[in-house]
Amino acid sequence: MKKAEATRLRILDTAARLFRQNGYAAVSLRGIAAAEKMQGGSLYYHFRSKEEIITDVLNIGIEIVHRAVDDALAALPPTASHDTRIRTAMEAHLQALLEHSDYTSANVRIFGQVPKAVQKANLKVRRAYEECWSDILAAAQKAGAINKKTDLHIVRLMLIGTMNATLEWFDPKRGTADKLAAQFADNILNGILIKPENS
Amino acid sequence: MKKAEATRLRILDTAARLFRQNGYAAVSLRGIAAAEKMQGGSLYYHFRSKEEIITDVLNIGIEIVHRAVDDALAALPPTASHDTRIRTAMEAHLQALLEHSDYTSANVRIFGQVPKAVQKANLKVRRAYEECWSDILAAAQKAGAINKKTDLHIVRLMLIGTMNATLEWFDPKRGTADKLAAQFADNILNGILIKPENS
DNA sequence: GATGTTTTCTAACAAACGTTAGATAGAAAA
DNA sequence: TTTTCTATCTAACGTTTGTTAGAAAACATC
Repeated sequence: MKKAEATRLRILDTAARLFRQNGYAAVSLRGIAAAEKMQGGSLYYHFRSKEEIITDVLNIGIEIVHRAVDDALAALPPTASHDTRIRTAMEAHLQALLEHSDYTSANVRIFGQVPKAVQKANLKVRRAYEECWSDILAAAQKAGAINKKTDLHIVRLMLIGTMNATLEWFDPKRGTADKLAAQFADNILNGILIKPENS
Repeated sequence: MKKAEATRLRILDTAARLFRQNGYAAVSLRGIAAAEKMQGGSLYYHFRSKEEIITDVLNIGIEIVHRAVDDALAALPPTASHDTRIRTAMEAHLQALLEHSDYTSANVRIFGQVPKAVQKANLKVRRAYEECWSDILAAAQKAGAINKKTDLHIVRLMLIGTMNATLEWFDPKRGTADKLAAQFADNILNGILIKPENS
């Protein structure tokens, strides 16, 4: 790896972390640079603007989680049940979000607050990831694991939203992301109410 | 209502809306004032600081949703099932969040990004609302509607997190908050998978 | 070591920020 | 109408921001 590439990546790593922690507007270029023992103006050698930095952070954030989910699903046997596939995808998503990626966390936390042009630039990779989930759920519904009348659009938004919301309260001292994923999957897939036996 | 009270409220309404839309740091006092056809310095007659404004917005945000849930539950007959109580509370929460309260939305969106002192000032009312939900769920579990082994702490966080996540994608053109609440309640309470009949 | 290229520093700019104190205008009371 | 009180404007302050262009330093090549 060339020096410039390594430096660029360091800057992005730091930016992702700071954006995730403090939001977009509250993080200055001087702040990012200072965390890397550099001056703010130096960042312009590597990036054209603050917007380019945040655009990259947002895109990488989705790509990381998308790849994690794809890889986890690819590692399953072709005979895996739909229940297992959904659980596996959830676990991969939560792992990326909670334990591996400031980038993904930053995306979740601040997408709604970045300039419109930046949001627009992120939509393509975002839609691809959403499609990945839609495929998972559609296959389950087609196979009969999910009720035919269930609106998968809502389910997908709910699933992803629920997982992303863990960002605001997940505490590594209270368990690991994969344990949380298992609890989540149980709750979401099976529901939290006991089924009445006489209904 | 005195003039000062009315003006103060107008400023808060606008601040809640702008914070909700753009995050904390990106909203300036001059921006809030301009939206009310005033100058930035004028806000200091009514509030001591930007932090006082955001503290008020956050607190009101929780109080609104808490009151909505309390009122909705109080209107139920005492014989209402736990399923109904949970559904009612969810509907009230989503109504407040999605249709009535920029304050609640602002809280959800930016709590994680405000200064630590501001977060700390919001914790009391926040905890009271969380307690409200814990009570709802504990009653359901005690009555046997929720499995005894289910970790209610996680369920509560998941429920509230899921509802709050709707902020990022709810679209009034695709349905009302109460319809969404019904779909949500079905999905969360009953799960999204069809139960295998021979398990 | 000299030269060329890459990378960072630096000073500066215009704009924006939260905040303050006094001036001014508007409203209420006498 | 005059006086008092309330509410907003205004100019200013020190600080911060994203950005630019040229200088300087670091690195690579011959």
